[in-house]
Amino acid sequence: MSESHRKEIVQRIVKNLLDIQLLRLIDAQPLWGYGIKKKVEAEFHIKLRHGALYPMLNNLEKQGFLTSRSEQQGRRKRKVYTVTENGKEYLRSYYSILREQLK
Amino acid sequence: MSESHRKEIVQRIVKNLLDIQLLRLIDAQPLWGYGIKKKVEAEFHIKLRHGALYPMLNNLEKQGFLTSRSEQQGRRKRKVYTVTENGKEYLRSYYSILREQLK
DNA sequence: TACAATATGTCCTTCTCGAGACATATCACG
DNA sequence: CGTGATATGTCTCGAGAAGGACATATTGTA
Repeated sequence: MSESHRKEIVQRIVKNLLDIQLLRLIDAQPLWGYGIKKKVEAEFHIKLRHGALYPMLNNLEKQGFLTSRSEQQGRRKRKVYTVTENGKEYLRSYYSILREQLK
Repeated sequence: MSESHRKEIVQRIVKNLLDIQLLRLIDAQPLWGYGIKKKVEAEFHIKLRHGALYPMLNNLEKQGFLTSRSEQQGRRKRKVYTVTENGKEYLRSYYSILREQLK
């Protein structure tokens, strides 16, 4: 019962605050789009459409929260993202709000 | 700069997790619709449409997260809401997820 | 050699949700 | 007596989002 609540709330948070969850994941470890997709699906048990993910990553870069570098693996290329100082500040704001919610 | 981040994130959380914020407020102190509206607008500095609030309160009652009693003040009546045990469990799930996000 | 997985991107159509309007009643105050 | 605040509800229309398709290329495997 309370477990179904958990799943529902997690899904709502990931859906509505997806950009923040992406920042959190990339902050823990630089990642590329496809890797993020697999990680989110495994950790949160939700389907993440790549048609939603890639535009969002590009957008986070445009906003200055992420930077990317192209990583070559043979002929295949990955766009590996890292969180910028600006993105880290955004995350700090998020965490500070969560702490307030817990008071 | 980080302050504008704060406001933006708070607004997103209140908008997308409004039902949970309502439960939090009512859990702290039984309240009626109009009182909630005023409180949310004062605390979060956002406009809360009553056209969105009242259906959501009725819905939370249908879901079993709130109960209401009619309070008479002269001829004027207030529908005062209280959080049920089920609603408190929902809140506990929410807080537990927040704690995990902070790890 | 064909299929599934890796990898990244855009685009269109449907459909849901929200903003604002419509509705009604009491009360306080100038 | 009229206006603004208190108080609670419904409903409709349009914008923006979501889902899925379209697009392309490499790599591993059965």
